[in-house]
Amino acid sequence: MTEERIATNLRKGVLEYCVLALLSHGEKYGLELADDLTERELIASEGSLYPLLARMRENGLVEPRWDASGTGRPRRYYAITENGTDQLTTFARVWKSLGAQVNALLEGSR
Amino acid sequence: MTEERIATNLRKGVLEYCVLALLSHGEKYGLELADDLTERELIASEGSLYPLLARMRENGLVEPRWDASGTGRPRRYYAITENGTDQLTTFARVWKSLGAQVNALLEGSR
DNA sequence: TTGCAAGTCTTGCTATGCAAGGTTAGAGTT
DNA sequence: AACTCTAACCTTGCATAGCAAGACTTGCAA
Repeated sequence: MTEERIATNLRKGVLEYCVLALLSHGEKYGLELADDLTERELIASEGSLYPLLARMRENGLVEPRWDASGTGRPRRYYAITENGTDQLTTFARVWKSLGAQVNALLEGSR
Repeated sequence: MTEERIATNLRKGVLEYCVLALLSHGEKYGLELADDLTERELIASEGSLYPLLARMRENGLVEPRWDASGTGRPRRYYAITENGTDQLTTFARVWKSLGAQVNALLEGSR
């Protein structure tokens, strides 16, 4: 599938900030994030998400917390940090700028 | 620079199709493409472009041609192929879809 | 002939998405 | 108790692609 290959490459570097955007509305746990991102076709499997969450934790963008209060096995909830919020703002600016450049090219305004 | 890192990752998978879009308006040679893309902040150096052009040639997306008619050292002009045009169309569709998803997230419509 | 600039290309590195699968814990069934 | 099922978390190994740095080649001009 050439279309899948295109999408895979486009997702690189976007995923991290989609997670931040989701978390900016409130805590979520791993599988919950994975399901949400899968629905939006922003990831292909959890295999991308968990390593990403680990990196983001190391970089201080998110703060995890175990919660065993409910039924079933404990969940690890992630919250966005102040640092994460800043990065999200920066990303939004870069994304907007690059998106404009690409759209200009695609629309043929040479 | 965190902003540069963000941009670098966003460019992955976009650059190839920006080249196709540029070539869809007519032949260009390597440095000409590099200068154009640099102006649009779509690459950071030729180091990304030449390996990319080689891949695209192997995949039949572009067709190179040496031209020594002018002054200065010979240039290698690249033209888009029919295959390349098709891929550009596919990319435009995927880009539009993914862009919409990311924008929805950034604009907070949970 | 020396130097410079335009042009093409290579090497080594790093980051990151992904497929596949392993691990752990709770809950129901026999 | 033993078994199975499922949710949830995480790891391993790989392929891709941008990039910094610089090598190599060619023509031109002082």
